Amino acid sequence: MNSIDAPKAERSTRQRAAIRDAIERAGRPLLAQEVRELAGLHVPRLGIATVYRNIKAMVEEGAIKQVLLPGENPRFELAGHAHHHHFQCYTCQKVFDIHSCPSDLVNLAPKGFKVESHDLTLYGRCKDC
Amino acid sequence: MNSIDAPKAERSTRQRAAIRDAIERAGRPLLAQEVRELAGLHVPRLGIATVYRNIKAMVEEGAIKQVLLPGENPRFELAGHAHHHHFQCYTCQKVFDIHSCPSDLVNLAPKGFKVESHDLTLYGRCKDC
DNA sequence: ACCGTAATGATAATACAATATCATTATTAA
DNA sequence: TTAATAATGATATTGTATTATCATTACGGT
Repeated sequence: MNSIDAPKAERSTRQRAAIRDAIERAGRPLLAQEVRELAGLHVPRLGIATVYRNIKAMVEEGAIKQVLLPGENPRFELAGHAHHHHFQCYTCQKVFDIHSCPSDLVNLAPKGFKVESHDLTLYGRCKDC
Repeated sequence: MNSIDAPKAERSTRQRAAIRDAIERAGRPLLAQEVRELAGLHVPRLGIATVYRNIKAMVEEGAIKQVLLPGENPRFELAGHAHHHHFQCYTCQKVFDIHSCPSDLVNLAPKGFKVESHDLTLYGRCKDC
């Protein structure tokens, strides 16, 4: 049969690969600006619009997911990680994954409140600071 | 003696009183817009600039403090409350105080990371939703 | 009640992350 | 290799929360 609708393209570019690699290698959630800095090491002249475009596409296709911390711009990390939390360093501002999780949180809310999920952020000094 | 420097003014206005009362009576952290809506019930024509001005002044003088939740604009609540956390309702988006706190958080971080503080947000359905 | 001026209200300006535009580049099917 | 066009890069524009401006209002000491 002939094509019903456009084959949808989806080309692979150096930029997209560099962006994905940067997020993957970092192993921690990155700001859009950090993505540009890291991916830009492999693709000079990488534009911030390209970073946002690819981040958005990768979120929509489920490859990465957004990480929101209080008062911070969105960060992005590979999807597929199990439920976890984050640690932010007071000194370098970097965010790291914490793979453990307190268990008794459902009981913290007053009666009448039904707890369905939670977000936890730890703050302090990271291993390198 | 004559005055060394200006007496610094600091007049009390209906607006400032209404803003403070709104935050106090709400008993939960309010967005600037919520402050305007609630205080505006007692002071028609209350301008948003006045709300921001007073909120800023009250934060600086330590009367209220900022509450930041992930991906949300700042909210404000009376200062002086002990360490606590927050609950946000998925339905009405309102934020409520949670006065208990998990205790073993310091041990969640990997070795080499020094935990100094934390933020916890619970999500779910509030008593009224 | 009057006056000096702090505070307000309406709105313009700012800050800044994120998106849109569009000429140019580069991927991919042929 | 070439042609069609998706993707990029530089930059303009947008969206939105917050702040600045300034004429007007209204506290508060006299």
